Amino acid sequence: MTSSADPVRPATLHDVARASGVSRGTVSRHLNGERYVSETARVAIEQAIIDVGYVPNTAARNLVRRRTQAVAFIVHEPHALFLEDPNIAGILLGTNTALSDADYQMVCLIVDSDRDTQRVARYLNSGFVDGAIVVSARENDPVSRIIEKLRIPAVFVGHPRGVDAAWVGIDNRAAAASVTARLRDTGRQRIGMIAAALDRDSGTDRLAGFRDALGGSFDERLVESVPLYSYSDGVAGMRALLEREPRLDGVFAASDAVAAGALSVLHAEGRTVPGDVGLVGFDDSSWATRTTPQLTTVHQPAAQLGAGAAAELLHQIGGAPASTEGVILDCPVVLRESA
Amino acid sequence: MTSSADPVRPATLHDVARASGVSRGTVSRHLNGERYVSETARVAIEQAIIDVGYVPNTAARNLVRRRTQAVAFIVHEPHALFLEDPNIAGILLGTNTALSDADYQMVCLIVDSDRDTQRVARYLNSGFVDGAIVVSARENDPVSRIIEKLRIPAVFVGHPRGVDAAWVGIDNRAAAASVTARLRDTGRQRIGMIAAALDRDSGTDRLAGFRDALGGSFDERLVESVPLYSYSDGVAGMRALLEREPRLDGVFAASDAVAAGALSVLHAEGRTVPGDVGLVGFDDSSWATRTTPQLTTVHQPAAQLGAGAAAELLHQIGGAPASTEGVILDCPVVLRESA
DNA sequence: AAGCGTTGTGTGCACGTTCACAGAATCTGA
DNA sequence: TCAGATTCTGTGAACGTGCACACAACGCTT
Repeated sequence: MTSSADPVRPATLHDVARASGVSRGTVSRHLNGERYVSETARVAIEQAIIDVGYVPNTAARNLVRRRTQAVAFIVHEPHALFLEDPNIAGILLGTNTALSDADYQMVCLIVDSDRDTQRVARYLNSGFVDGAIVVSARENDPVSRIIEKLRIPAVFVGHPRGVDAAWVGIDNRAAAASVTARLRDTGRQRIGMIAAALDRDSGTDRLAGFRDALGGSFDERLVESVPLYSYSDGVAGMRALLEREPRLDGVFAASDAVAAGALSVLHAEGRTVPGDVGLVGFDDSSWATRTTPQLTTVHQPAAQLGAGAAAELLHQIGGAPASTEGVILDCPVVLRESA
Repeated sequence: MTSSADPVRPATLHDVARASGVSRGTVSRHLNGERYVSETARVAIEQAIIDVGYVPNTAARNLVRRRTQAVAFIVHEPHALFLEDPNIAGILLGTNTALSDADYQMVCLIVDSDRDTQRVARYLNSGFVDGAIVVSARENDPVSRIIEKLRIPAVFVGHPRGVDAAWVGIDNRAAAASVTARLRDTGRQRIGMIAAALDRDSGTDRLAGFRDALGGSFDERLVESVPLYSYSDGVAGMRALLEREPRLDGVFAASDAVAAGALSVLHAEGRTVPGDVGLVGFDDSSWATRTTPQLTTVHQPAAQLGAGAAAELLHQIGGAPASTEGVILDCPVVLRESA
């Protein structure tokens, strides 16, 4: 029963006050859940709000509160990879859920060019958001530097070296070592790796873990590096690796997508998995259960990473100091068929 | 060279005016690119902006302008599917790119429960956004009704029946008929369909197109309906279909993910594709080129859908009336190996 | 009956911007 | 030299909310 109020001008606090016979201040107190509002006033206000169809004006509230209840979700990733990487979607989802529960909005910013970087910088200190969650930053990332300079509340997913900020991540190095150990422990002799994304901490850490696990028997020739965590780069990497060392009997792919690409090459070359070659991946994304055989991999808790980052960010926004120690989540090895 | 201004209070228009020796109004005019600002004033202002480190306050601007330069991107989808559906990611990306170019922000709202619906309703008329893009609405969707009631600028991706609003989509029916025709034209005799998402216009339209293509030889028994456009539903659907009609020699899967699931069942049952069974999908997502054999499918221009919706929405925000005719984009059949 | 705490209420100001308006300065043509 | 157009500038009002403050009403103790 929306009343016949002026349809062009939305109802304000004033209108509610008039309709309920109390003052602006009292209505405002009621809305913000403060004490000191009488029972009679309360019911009158609630009815008036319905009658005039009142909705608080976010801009006005933001202006006086210096808070927007919104958070930027910044993805620094080529557009194409954003589509392919199930981790990012999982992180986004976890963040969104956690923010929704706290009644916060999420503003998505995808950064893929210098122009985008400028935009991000502008929006970060225009007061449009209270803080930022940054996914897949690189070392020496311009976005990271902007955030450091602005001293805006921020949490990184992953731990870019040289950035002094709060972060939530996994121990890529230890996990990579664990999953590589699976290959070694099942008797593989010539174990190679398709490393990817070495411009990111996750990429270099996974390579380091691989090296850790093999120790003395590590052979640099058996590492092939590709740019992205993608299926097609997995294909290319596997081809290069096989050419260099045909007697390969174990492969650690830096991601499940890479592993899936590698698997298709192995099959095409007539090698059986896990018979001739043991193959392990990383992420435990939907790739892992779609391949035949299914992939032994590292489970990465994408949604929890997103949720954890959101929680930490809300702490910071609430006034807590940014703890630069970082939160590390578990990522156990999942044994399936491929190794 | 950020000056030693009070670090706790951001610089305002006032500070710029003082530093440059002109008035607020002149600075404001300069910022908004209006005429009537002298050259001397211009350079003084520009220098002052740098000196005091001025950034416009979005909330204050929004308040007086009654515009936020932000748009809601509403996805009505279970969280799990958001992860799996590459179309949504593509649409999101297209929208984001188009909005960025127009200097608009994108606020993501994922709707998965009644509570979420409430939130969406609140944010849509709190003035937090100037308009909305709605993806994958159902018939009789509460979100759709909210938007209709609020009369906020909005564009739907896809064309939910009974919703009278602007939309951008594809002709699911015609495309489904085309791709089904491929099965028929290559000599398949017993063609079944794994239909999915019949609570959505895209789902029912694809089924209708399938029926169109088969005409008199359409057999209701050969249609198996599953809830989601997902891999696992494809598995279930294919199993059911094979049980009911083992002599099947052609299958139209309502999406590539469904087709991939179906393919795995066919392989497990010892059927060759396209030898024993012809298989076609829908979407031309990354699934289509990851399977062996690669899928013959319908190319769906996800990014263009998102970009088109954004463009139409910006028109509406600019004052143009919402054209309820709808924009239909091309989606050609892509021939690969599976049929 | 006076003093005091608690609860409830109204008012004015501030937040930082845009916009309308009035007025100053400059330029044009007779 | 004066009228009128043109360019430029400053000022005061909004926009709709939260918050600090003053103050009214009431119960309780002394």
